[in-house]
Amino acid sequence: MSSSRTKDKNPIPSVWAREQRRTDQPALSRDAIVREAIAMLDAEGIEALSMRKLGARLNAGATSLYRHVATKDELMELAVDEVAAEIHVPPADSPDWRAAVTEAAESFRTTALRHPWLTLVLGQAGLAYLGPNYMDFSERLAALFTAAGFAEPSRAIETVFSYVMGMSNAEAAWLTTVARSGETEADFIARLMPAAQRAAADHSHLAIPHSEVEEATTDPVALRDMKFAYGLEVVLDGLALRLPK
Amino acid sequence: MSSSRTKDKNPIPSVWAREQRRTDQPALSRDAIVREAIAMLDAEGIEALSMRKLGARLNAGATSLYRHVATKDELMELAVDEVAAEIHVPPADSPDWRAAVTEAAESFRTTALRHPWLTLVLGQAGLAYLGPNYMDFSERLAALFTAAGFAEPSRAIETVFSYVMGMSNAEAAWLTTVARSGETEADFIARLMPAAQRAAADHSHLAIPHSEVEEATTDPVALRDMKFAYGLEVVLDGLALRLPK
DNA sequence: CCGCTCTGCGTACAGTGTTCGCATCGAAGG
DNA sequence: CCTTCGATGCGAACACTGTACGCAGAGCGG
Repeated sequence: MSSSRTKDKNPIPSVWAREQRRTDQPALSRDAIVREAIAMLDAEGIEALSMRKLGARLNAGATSLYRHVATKDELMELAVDEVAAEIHVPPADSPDWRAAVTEAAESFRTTALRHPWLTLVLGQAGLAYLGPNYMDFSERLAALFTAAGFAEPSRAIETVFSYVMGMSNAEAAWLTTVARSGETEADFIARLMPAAQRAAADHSHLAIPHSEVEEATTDPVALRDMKFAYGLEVVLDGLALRLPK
Repeated sequence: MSSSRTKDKNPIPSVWAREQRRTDQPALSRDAIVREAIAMLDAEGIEALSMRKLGARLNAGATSLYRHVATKDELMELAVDEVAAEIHVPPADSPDWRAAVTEAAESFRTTALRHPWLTLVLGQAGLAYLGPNYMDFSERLAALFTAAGFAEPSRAIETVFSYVMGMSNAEAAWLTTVARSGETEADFIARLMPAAQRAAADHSHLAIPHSEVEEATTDPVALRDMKFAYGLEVVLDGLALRLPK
């Protein structure tokens, strides 16, 4: 690729031989770093991101990044908050609260699957220090659930989004292993099916119904969508019982 | 500390100076390695576990471990499966299915909080290759839900345990950051409360009710227990609606 | 023109997972 | 009893990682 600004090993160091600062290449900045980090995380996975590789992608040295970001962990927190902006929560005055919550839940799932490292970082960070976008997200959810009439909106939110996070986390992990295999999801499933059947043979209650096998190998995406929707409906039904009527 | 078998730097290497193999110290074995790894993970957290430190704990060199374990990832999978044996699932013929499922869910949560790295590894591994204990756990759950009368037990299980995993994951992350602070959970909360209040000032719907502040600073464990139980009841209510009566 | 702050980066350090080849062992076979 | 052999432990080494430090230059206010 193109060389960094001054890395050419010129035998005679000279002012004249020095490269000009390439201003067309945008300057190193916190935002640019975070954006590129997200791109790398999405493309190559969480354990492929290193400060050196990230620096190289930005035509910069690894240690230059530390002028804009205190530590790699901080960079991850910034990436999480940046991505949190993608989650869409309908306004609080939506006529149908169930539809609105469903929309928010599906939006969360979509972003979590688009950035499969999201739930991992959220699990590690401990959510002690939350960024502005994440706070906005929480605030909108609180408004939505309050408007829906819940006496203790935080309880309801925790319930729904524990389910959503648990499901998204499992799906993201699954999609990551599928991606690592280099196969289509359907092919991957088809290849693993014999082993799964053999394993299930010793555990009578784990038999997989034929209909599910069929759908898993033809349209696995639709199957996952449906599973997620099913569980979400269950949770919302349980919550609806607690709504004062 | 005590020296490893042959590490004494004897200037004159001699057969006679060689230490005897200490047979009272149990030999290096796969099980011993996994056990010690779990102890380390529990005590010092997931990022504190390195092959070298683990070897040192076992009075062995780091590379000796590779005779019994192919890779660090495999070691983690073994640790996960070992820990999965601690989860208790009531027998399928339990009279009250809700009580039985509640017991299983609470048992999962307890082990996930006893080993706060569990959910992290589960999220990374992708659950492609499951160990025997984890299979047993799944099998028992399937039996329980089938006996309860669910037409599609796997759907119901996925719903409940997505919630349980999401909640446990968040709690484990929280407890990890609390532990890192070196304070009591109550002290930690009390110290962070002003900042939280200030942050909530800009987000009107995020206000924390006084009763909750009070309980969080006096008995945070009970508060977490109750939150978990609340969400679980919600999910079970939603599932009960789908049970043929 | 001086000085000062800001930014980039080369070097270096401590630590990581893992490979390789050598030393040593207990047991099996002649 | 001596020899051979497979299993086991391990020191050295390799390719990485995150990050601290100090120097070099750029741009700017005085």
